[in-house]
Amino acid sequence: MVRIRDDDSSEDEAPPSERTSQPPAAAPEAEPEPAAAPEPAAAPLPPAAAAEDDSSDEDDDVPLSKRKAVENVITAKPQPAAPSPKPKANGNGVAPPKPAAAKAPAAPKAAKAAKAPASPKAKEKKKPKYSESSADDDADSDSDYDKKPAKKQKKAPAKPSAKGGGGGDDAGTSYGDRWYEEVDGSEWKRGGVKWKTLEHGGVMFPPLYTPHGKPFYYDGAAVPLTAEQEEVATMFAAMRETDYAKKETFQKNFMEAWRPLLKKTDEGKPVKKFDKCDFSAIAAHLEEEKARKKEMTKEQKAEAKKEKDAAEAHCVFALIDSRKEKVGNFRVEPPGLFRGRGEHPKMGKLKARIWPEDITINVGEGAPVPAVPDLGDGKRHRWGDVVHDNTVTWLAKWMDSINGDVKYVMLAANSSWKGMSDLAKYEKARELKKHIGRIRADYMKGMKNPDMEAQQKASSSARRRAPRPAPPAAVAVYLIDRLALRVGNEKNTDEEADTVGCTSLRVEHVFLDEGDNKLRLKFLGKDSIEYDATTDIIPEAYKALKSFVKKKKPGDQVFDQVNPTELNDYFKHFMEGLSAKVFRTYNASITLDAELRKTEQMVSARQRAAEGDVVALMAYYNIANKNVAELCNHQRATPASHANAIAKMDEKIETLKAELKELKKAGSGKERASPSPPRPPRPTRPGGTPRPRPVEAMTKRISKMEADRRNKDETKNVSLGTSKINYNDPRVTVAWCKRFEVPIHRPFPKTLLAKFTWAMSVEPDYEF
DNA sequence: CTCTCTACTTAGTAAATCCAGT
DNA sequence: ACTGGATTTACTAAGTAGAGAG
Repeated sequence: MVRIRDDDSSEDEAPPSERTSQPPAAAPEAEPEPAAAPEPAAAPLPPAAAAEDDSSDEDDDVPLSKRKAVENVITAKPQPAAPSPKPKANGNGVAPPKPAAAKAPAAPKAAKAAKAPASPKAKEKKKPKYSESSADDDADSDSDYDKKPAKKQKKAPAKPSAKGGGGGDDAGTSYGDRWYEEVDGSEWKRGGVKWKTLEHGGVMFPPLYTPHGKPFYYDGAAVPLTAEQEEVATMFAAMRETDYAKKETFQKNFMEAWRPLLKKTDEGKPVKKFDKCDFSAIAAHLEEEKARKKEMTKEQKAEAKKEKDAAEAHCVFALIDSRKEKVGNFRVEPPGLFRGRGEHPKMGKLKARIWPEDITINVGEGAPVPAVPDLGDGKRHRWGDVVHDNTVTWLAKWMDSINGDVKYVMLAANSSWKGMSDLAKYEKARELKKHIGRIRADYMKGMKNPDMEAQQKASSSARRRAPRPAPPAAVAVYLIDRLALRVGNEKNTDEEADTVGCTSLRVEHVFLDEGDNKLRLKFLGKDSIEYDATTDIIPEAYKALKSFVKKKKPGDQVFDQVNPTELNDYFKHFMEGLSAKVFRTYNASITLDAELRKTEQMVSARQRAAEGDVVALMAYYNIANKNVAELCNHQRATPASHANAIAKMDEKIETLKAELKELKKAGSGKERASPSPPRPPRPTRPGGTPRPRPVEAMTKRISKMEADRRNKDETKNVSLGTSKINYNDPRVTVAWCKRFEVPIHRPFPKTLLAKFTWAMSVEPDYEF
């Protein structure tokens, strides 16, 4: 059970997976509690013996280069020399690292100073609320990661210097500004001032189309195409083996987009029917191109990459209040056929090419406006607009031709802006811990509210205290809380795929006949990912739901009258800034925390001995991660190679087991002679028949193999990444790594490490 | 209020890269 | 050293939700 920090109530705070209501994620089949999971095959040796020789092994799999990176991320001092305070107007002044005296003020602080009268107070909470001990702990905790001595320093800390003109720093290691030591996230507000100075290199445009001249056939006859026509034909040819290309909607939309282009030059013989189109020659050409690319030598590839990097270098970084920050998506989206998810009515439409004239640049008032690149079409282009809006974080934007929605160019995930916002998100979610008891109590009462008919509205914000939701709103909140559903904003089904969330659930998505107090929901959620789970729910909710679906048609809304805005207004009564999505973050993170707190019980010594500490621990971490992913219904397509891979593993396991048997039989006596045999150099020999190895090594290998197999199968269609990136408070993971001496790069690959720099110095006993 | 606009987070998949087994 | 599968990153679609307009 999670210990409760500064909380009054002893309300049920258990994460969903620990409550009576069964974990929502998976299908009806009972989810194996982690407890049931990894049990190593019987280890014939005393664990201790096996454990002994393990550590070296484990160290080996820690690439030192990476470890170095980790260290950098954690300990990197703020670059003492900030870039020049006022770069001169040279269009790409962002690139070269410039020396300067000016100390960079953290953006949000500036923001606060600028607008918040509360700024003196803010100063006091310099240090993150939840980290009890002070600045020096930083160094301490860092050293946790160095316990395993960095023995062989393969590479000197050589920087991958001067990558392009970009200033020569690898992602995430040297922007220097430790904003997270100054702020606690609370100052990150929409509409607030985000920067004082902003300078950047604009955007990169995709290359113009180069015609290949390969024939297109219609009804058996070659139809010559202009470059413009060929471009679109080629887009389709490139996709013709995908599922999209086989869908009627896609074909129809594609033809509707393409035909008008064709008309311009068509004489009398219109290309009309999709079925008569033959793109095979073009497709063959694309294949060839791909093959040619593949055949390039290593040097050629490196050369090409170098050129590309050089061309983009000026866009890679932005200079914000004298901090150098990485830009995320500075490449303008190329034209193409729209790939909407699910049954999207617009799939196959032509997404138009974006020109400088379509783009609005946001840049500091005094800063140079980024140069409009030469697109190579012989025309002089200009930006559509240039603005200086310091209340937003986008550097450029344009309107997308498919849905008319705005696309933004923003900073990368490792930037301080994203980091602050991330920190604020998790602090908000932690704050919910303090209020969740009241909220749950309130919606429980709400469900029993007799004036069901009266109105389904949550409560008007005019009502100041004790908001009491009407039953429907109460049930909706219950589902958002316990099943981690999204709120479900309204959608336009003519223009978008038909997907729903909590408030937009329809009668046809709800099944109440699976048993008493069992709720089955089956619907398409975000990205048209199916949610299909049966959950034990409280009788009050069950009863209420029955009444909500009564006398309604399948297509009717279950929660008519309940809408996201009202729910969010209602949430505001309990906590500032509380909205429906916070519940997902809260539930995800608290689940991860709770699961990881069981590590000692769940990862047996035997297991650790057999598989190695880090391996066993990470296997458990992944199980915890998986539980969160299932809670949030994060899915992925089963990898095509899955069945194959499993079969292979089974085969391998069998082989190993047979070998083990042999080994035992053969070496029964002497094998054990020396208690700790000096580790022979890894017998990596070519050829098949493995030289006999110590029994314990073989056993270890088998258990690892089996653990891997189990893991792979259980996660074949669970996407772990999404929760790791967006829902799990990284400090939970970092603290766990510190407690169990797991290298942080095991759960967090390079980019996540960079993204979560702000979380690295957390105390080992951090609690979500 | 309701509806639309805006900005930002969250999401799965395609492409690129890595890496382990031959 | 190669290669194919696994892992990681890039890409961009699809959500949420606050703010502003009507």
